Amino acid sequence: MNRVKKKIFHDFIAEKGLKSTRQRDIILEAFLSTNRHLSIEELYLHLRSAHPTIGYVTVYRTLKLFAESGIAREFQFGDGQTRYEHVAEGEHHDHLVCVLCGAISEFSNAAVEAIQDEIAASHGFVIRYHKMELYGLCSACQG
Amino acid sequence: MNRVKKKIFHDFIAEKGLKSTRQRDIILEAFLSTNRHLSIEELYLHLRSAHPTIGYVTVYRTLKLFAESGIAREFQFGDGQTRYEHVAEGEHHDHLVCVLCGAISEFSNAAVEAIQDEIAASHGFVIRYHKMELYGLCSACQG
DNA sequence: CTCATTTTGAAATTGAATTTCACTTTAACC
DNA sequence: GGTTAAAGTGAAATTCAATTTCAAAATGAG
Repeated sequence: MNRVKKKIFHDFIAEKGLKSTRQRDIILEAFLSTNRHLSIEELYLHLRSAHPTIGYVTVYRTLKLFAESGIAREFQFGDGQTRYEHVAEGEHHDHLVCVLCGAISEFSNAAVEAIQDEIAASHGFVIRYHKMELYGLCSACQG
Repeated sequence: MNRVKKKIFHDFIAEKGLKSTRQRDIILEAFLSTNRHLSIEELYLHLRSAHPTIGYVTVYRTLKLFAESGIAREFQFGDGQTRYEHVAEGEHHDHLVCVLCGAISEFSNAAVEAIQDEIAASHGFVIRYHKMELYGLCSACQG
């Protein structure tokens, strides 16, 4: 699926008349092969050891491009940093966030999807998307 | 219920050895009688006409106190500002957010509450609280 | 290879939240 | 009612992440 995302991004770049650069390829590779839910800062620091010439701003702009191209999604959990996660075509999931260690895991649940439509209908809303986040203690942080 | 919240806040103030001030009373009154989901900035601007001497910082600090006392809750929708909403004892609700006009309305749904426990259990999480947000077009913004 | 266009990275700017600090107010005590 | 220690206030300064600016560098179409 990483191959698919790379293709999607390269097609996006081409279609927009943008240029393919060394930095973008490096950042894309790192983004796809690392932990999901990274902040700009985290990805920047992660890259820095192997690629000290890549600047924070380039990481920032490239992540924005990933989001625009559809292979990534911006996310805010309450910690003040914007995080980016991989997006697979047509797939939706929600999040469990540990309030102690900050670990983020994912789940998807058909009932949640069904309920959102019901609720939306009863309020006259047309839903575009939803977020559901469960905050609590992950198994490692209990005790 | 506003009477109840005022009492809760005054008890909180007393218990903490804090002082009751004119500004806090004004801000509390305004907070409880205005629209829910206000940002610091919005409440500050709202107050300014009638009370030009109350500063932004005091509104900021007082809202924090409201949250600490349990009568308000901090919230982030994706617009970059922290918002505060009234909290009623033991009550939980979730949000519908219009992506066009920014209107925020509330709903509560028993099935959502039930599902969260199920999901948490299957992931070994102990849930503290959850957020569910439905983003879309409110009835006024459709068409 | 040339050249217009895009990209890059450092530095500057923005915008909101938060802290600092000198001055003012509150309330407990006499 | 006056005194005084503690808390509160507001303007200004600071922080912190996100975003913009700009001059220099890289890309790729012809």
